[in-house]
Amino acid sequence: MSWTDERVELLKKLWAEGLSASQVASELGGVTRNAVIGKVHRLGLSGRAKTTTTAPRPRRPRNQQTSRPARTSSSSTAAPSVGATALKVESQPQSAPQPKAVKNPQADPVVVPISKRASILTLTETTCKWPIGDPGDTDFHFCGHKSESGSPYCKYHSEIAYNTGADRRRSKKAS
DNA sequence: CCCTGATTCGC
DNA sequence: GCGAATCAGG
Repeated sequence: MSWTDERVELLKKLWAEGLSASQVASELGGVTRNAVIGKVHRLGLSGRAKTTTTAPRPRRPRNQQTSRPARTSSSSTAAPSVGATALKVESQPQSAPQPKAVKNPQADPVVVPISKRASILTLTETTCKWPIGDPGDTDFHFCGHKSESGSPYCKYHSEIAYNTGADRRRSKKAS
């Protein structure tokens, strides 16, 4: 994926908006956060070098192989169809969990974690894709918290989605 | 452990 | 120019 003019402009825009490198990379697609950072630096819009550059790093005799065998590029799993008519929620599990508890937190004893108000564009493999609000509504968003490994939801929402584990009381016997 | 940006350096 | 590897800080 080359840095086309459009992509660079979007990069600069998002970067100027205060998005983090990983966020920008996610929205751009096809690039890692390192690539974004590298490009940002090359463009000279390093922005504010806040505090992470205080260390006078004595260089690194980096000698490891330049091979990237571990990069299988399996990003298609969470790659949202940006720019397309992909406003529908396709990540609904078979259980089709209704976020009623979210809309009515008073009905649930557990406190819902702070919503990150994740847009569909910011969803990644590790962001909770629990829908909040009605799809189509301007207030619709996703949980956005860190999801469990291999789960589309965060710890809290996984319990609701699958109705198992901690959320399930011993009211019913397990077979 | 998760994240952040910064830097170096092989390509 | 590009970006992975690595680092350093939060």
